[in-house]
Amino acid sequence: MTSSQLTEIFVEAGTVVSVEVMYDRVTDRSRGFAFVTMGSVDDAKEAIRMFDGSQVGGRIVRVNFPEVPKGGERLVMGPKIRNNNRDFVDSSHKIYAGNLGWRVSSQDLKDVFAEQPGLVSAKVIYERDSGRSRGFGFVTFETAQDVEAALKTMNGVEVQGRELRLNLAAVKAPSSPSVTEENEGSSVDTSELVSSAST
DNA sequence: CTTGAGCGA
Repeated sequence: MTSSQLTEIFVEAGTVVSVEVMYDRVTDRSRGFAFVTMGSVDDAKEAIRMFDGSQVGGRIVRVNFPEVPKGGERLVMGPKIRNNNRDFVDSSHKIYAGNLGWRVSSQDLKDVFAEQPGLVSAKVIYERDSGRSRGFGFVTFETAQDVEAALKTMNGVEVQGRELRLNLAAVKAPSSPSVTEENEGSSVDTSELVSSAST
């Protein structure tokens, strides 16, 4: 898989600034992944939506925002994590939603319950360090009746190919006085993402 | 560590 081949593919998602296929220093063989810099964060997101999990050259490829080494340059990771619990309102009327696809975001989860009366907010739980989804989340409602109703009508509903496993969530007391850090403002106009393919 | 029951700083 050459960089020009990758470029041809990724332009479908938007502006491609650069493509760097990573090669082994000594063997000169492809390491099976590349860095694609898109013209905007939205283009990068679109590329991820379009190509992550898709077949490229007969192989399933992974496309995502790059894992950032130590503590530096984590601005490009912004869109991947965080901003999930930004508008999450906790409540004692909660549903535990399990069996979520790895790519289901908090927003996706919220969208699924959008038609349910009394919906407050939804939140997918992510690994603290890796930023990967843990495959479950919580959906809060205004009243216990809303919870019951949503649980009945939405349980087992397919979301991105997997059946929702709904349950009443364990009561996690709204202990933390709301001082959620506002770590926003990382405005980059270019965003990188990784593509794993093979030769 | 690319996974599949589970209950989140």
